[in-house]
Amino acid sequence: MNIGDASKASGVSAKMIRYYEETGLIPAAGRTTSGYRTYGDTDVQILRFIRRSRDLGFSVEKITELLALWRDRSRQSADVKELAHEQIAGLEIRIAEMQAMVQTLSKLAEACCGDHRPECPILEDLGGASDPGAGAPFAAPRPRAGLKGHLPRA
Amino acid sequence: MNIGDASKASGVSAKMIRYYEETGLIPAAGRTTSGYRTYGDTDVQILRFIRRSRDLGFSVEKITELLALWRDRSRQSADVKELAHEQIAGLEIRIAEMQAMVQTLSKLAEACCGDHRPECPILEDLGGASDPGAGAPFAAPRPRAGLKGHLPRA
DNA sequence: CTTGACCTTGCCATGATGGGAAGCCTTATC
DNA sequence: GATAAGGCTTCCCATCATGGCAAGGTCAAG
Repeated sequence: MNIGDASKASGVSAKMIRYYEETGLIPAAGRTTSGYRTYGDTDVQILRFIRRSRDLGFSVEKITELLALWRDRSRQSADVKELAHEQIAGLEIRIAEMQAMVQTLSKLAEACCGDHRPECPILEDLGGASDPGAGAPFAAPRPRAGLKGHLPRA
Repeated sequence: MNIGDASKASGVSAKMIRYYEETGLIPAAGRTTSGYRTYGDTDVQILRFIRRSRDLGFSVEKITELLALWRDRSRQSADVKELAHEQIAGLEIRIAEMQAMVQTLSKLAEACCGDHRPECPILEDLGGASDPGAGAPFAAPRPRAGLKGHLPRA
């Protein structure tokens, strides 16, 4: 099976299959004499494992761990479960952060009459209304939230 | 005021201030004879606007629009409100996607006894349990979800 | 044998951010 | 005035996972 078929069978783009190989997530595929990568059913299964893990938001780095556990017949399911719980925790943090944004935005949007007039509480808030004194343009900066994690594309 | 002070006053790192200038989000700052960038209260106010917008998850591109509206005294508040609603909608989509991941992961984790034994429904699912027939390793790939948006770091 | 579909590698881009190096400037201290 | 410390400048690189494009080799069907 060539890379295109492995891609179709696994749902992982050919580009990403090569990337996973390059970064060591998957072992280097076999090659034909002309240099084409070849894949078997096992390879496709691994790719589907990766694909499904990405769909659940796992980073490639975490998938390395998941794959290692998958291959390890003497694994302890507790270790897998822990990875899952970590993943859930990370997702929930980001969900909470985004929900906070939604709430703030909703309140602001609610306060904005949204007509042809220029008055807008949204812009007023962004412009520093949270510092209404306005006499002190050098107020201390607000502390930054975290939320820098890159969520896998799906 | 030098860039370091503007950074402290706005909560935007010096690095990002230069980046925003380079990409045209903010106008080029004035310079001293020796080449140092100089900032005034207005500049800090703009930076704080940006900072707060980022905190609400707006992309730099969207902030360009927000800033334009902010500067435009003949704006219509409806336009601002629409941007806010778009932002809310985008956030809610990603929240829903992540919640779906959490739910799937929770169910799997719940089914995993999490002890010293290797049996693990989580790995079984990732390994393709969703395709139980297993006789057809070349099943059609699942459709991909979207969720590629990069959420600003906060 | 041609054509079209597929494969290869390599480079570039994304988005927002941090890190670091090399070198100049400013300020404070002695 | 000299020196040290710290701030500023630019430039390049890395992240993370992904897509795009281009130039060229390969394969299979007609």
